[in-house]
Amino acid sequence: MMVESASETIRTTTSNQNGVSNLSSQLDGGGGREGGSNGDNNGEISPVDLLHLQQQQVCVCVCVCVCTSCSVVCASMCPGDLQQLWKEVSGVQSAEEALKQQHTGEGLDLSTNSTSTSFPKANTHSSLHSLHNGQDNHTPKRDSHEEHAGSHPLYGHGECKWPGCEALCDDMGQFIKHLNNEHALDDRSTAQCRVQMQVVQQLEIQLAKESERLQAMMTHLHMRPSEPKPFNQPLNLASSGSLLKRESEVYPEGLPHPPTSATAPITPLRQGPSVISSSSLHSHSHPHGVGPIRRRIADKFCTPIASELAQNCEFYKNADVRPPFTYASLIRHAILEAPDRQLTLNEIYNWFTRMFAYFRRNTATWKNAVRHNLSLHKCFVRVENVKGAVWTVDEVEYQKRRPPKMTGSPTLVKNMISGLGFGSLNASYQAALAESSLTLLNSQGLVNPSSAASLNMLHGMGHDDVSSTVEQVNSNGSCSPTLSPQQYGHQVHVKEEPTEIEEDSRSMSLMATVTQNMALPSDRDDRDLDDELPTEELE
DNA sequence: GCTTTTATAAACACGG
DNA sequence: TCCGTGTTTATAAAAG
Repeated sequence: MMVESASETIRTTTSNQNGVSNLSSQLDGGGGREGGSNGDNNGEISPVDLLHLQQQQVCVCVCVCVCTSCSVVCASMCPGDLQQLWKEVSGVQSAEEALKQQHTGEGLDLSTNSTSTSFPKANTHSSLHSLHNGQDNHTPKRDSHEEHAGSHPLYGHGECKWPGCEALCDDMGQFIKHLNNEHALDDRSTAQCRVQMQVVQQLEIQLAKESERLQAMMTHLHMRPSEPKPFNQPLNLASSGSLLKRESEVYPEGLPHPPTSATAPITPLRQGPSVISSSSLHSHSHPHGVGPIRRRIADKFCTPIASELAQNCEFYKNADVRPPFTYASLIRHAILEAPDRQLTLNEIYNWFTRMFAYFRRNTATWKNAVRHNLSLHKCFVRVENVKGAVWTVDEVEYQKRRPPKMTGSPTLVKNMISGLGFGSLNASYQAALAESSLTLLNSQGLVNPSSAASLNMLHGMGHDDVSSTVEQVNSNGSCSPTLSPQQYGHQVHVKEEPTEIEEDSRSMSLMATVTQNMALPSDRDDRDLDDELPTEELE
């Protein structure tokens, strides 16, 4: 077993910090959601995350003006408006930050906004006091149970819940200290708070409008409301369809729900009418409801995990929802999302807990599953590092792992086409859809532009696609992979296996061929790789 | 009914 | 000894 040179691999432990820098430097690229991982972000990316949250949640064209003197709700807000909103918010950054950003040419142009963005502190002092003064004065956002437990609405799972912060705090005392230090009453916090207020306001408005729309639709179609479902029953939104409980009654805004009962994990809505089947409603095998949902639907139906996570990032972060992906898919995504496309086991753990509230419990179970998957699947390659071992993804093996199931199934393809827009709906909207007649609602075409990634599904690809959609995530600033996974092919594979000639001669475009040739030296494996990579990699 | 895939659990080895 | 990491085996379930 050879050990790779340290210079090539000794960079994994700083991946999170890299993410922060990426976020900071890509404000113009639509923001991101991956940077503030482990509390080293000093809150600088919080507004970005807020902005992205808004971008996700107001994509149905609801606009709230957050200028200095008003909060008028308008119609038809586009991402550009949100960018402007962000500019206004960021206009209260310190002069040092502004100078830094201007100097690097990557930040916002504050010169045109700095004079018009001084938020009236007096109007927000009272609310901000409640935010930064700790647990005595905080605004109650959680249930009384947590309140009585001495928790803080901005503190949970050992991390700061300030939008975009996620700083890790061991205990409440440390959190309070962090809160007072990093989120004190200043312009930035004021702006963040104000943005958050707008987010809530927008969502309330959006909910009202969508509820009205739904009511009108159902009235028009003479449909009955969804049948209720016992709340503590394991819920799989992907498959329960009209049998879902109307959770909107419990969480009216469709926002990331507070953690459900440990016995009632839910899986968010997945794409495609064909996915819905009563047979999969009770797919949980574990008596406690946290057992496996066999065949993660996103895998089965080729949903791009990257786009799904990109769109529902906040939802998964906050809701105790089991992600509808296999462990292998999640691990792969975590690794490919890393700047170096390699992660240590612990970093993979961190990614899971950071991205999914669901994985903040039952740690022994899922961590064991992660390790098991890493060892079991040949697509995960352990690479020795001077500091230990990192895990990479052998994309070829991953693609081999599952033959395409889309080809030769015209009905399924047709259904996938008709359901293209589904995956692009934001989490809140998906939740709303799940509670009603999702098929009908989705036919309304309420999709956001990022749903273009879903077009991948049309090309007969048989996998949940990460490598093709990682770039999409990149555009959001959440990660910055620049290497093809195959570029790690030259690294020493601890787990060796016999090379197989892929019988499946899937089509591959010239671009992919070029990419692969660039990534790997020519040998037999390369030819195999060229033959094996499906077209999904090219979209 | 068989095979494959996946999830879960558990045992074990190894090294720090 | 404990813990983290990594491997392996067994079992069950779902789906093709």
